[in-house]
Amino acid sequence: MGRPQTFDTADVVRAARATFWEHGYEDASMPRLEVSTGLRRSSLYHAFGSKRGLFDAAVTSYLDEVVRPRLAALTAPDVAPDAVIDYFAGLRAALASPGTVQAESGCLLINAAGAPIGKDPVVRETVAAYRAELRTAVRAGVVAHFPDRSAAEHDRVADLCTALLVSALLLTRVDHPQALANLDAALDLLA
Amino acid sequence: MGRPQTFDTADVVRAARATFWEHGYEDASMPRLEVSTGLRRSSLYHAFGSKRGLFDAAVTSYLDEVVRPRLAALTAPDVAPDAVIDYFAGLRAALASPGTVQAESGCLLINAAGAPIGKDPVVRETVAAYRAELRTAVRAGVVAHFPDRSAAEHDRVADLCTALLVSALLLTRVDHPQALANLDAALDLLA
DNA sequence: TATGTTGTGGAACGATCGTTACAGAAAAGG
DNA sequence: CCTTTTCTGTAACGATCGTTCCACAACATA
Repeated sequence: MGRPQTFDTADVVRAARATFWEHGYEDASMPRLEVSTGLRRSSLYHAFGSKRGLFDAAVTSYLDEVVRPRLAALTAPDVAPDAVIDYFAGLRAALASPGTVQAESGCLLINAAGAPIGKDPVVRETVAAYRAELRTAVRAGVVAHFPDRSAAEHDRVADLCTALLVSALLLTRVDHPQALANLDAALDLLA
Repeated sequence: MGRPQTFDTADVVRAARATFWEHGYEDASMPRLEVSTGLRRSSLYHAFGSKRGLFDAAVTSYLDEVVRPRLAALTAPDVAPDAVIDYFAGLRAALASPGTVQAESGCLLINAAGAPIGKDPVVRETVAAYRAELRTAVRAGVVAHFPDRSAAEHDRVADLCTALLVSALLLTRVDHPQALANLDAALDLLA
């Protein structure tokens, strides 16, 4: 069997995820990743093949452990009438709490969209699929919240809320109050 | 007086602007900037002090020659009723025309927001001010387009259109059809 | 023409990037 | 025990980054 790993893979990916989240792919240097994960290059390369491999693992971890748990109530078979409200209110609270990665850096994938790494075809597709996943979940919440409205109206509100969401996540870094204002605008749309 | 410059500064800044626009600040290396501008490092450093100085000049050029001319009809003292429509339709046409920098890379400043350079305080403030400028212009257009609506409604529609705009510019790189769809959604709001 | 000043070309700088090579450590199986 | 396999630590790799230095070219002025 050979020598066993001295670290928990999920923990290391989470640590790397935080570093990519905070600094972006380009500025998350290997020395930085060594410090944040507590591993040496040799171990990281042995386990993930490359910096990019580690990033891909971080993205998967981000979707599974950050994005989808928060969307859970909107992607379940039965969606509560106020699940969308809870989603936007919960995200707002997360973005408003100082010191957290979310509040400081917004969204790992939205940030990647405009960065150099966003030119990579795989990353491109990942971000596009991520946005589509957000919009599907939001629409399900909108349907549950406005059951009497038409499908066209559901689409319209879902599109607007998703755009406000994307804008909020992008603006988190550069204009924090405005990011919160965008989430408030989404909550107004749902009132 | 010494030896005169052999190049037109505005032309060089425009060339550098296109490079920063396409590749982002981080991946716009000095060799690349030398090729795109047709100048050697020594001339670039002599004229702009640093890569960052050239970037700042490119940003100023971007605002003055790309952003504000397109916003002109919305920032004038008298705003035509359909000026907002024209703005979003014109931007949609620009993003839809293949081969252009706009269509390939969206917006220089929006892209900078999520990239590592977006952590710089000055860039942060520049992007925030840029978004505010967009929102002010859009609101003026909304007021002219819906003169009978309330101020609160003006704010609401302006906020939504601005978010759709920001989202569209961000998504241009990663999901081009969706970027156009966001601009269409803004046009629907104004119909 | 001689001098002073400014712009350009070319080469090199030190620093840092992501990646790799290799020896030793820690387990399982013979 | 010894061998095999897997993981880790150290050190280095070549490449590229942004920046600087310096000699020379091109102008204005005296």
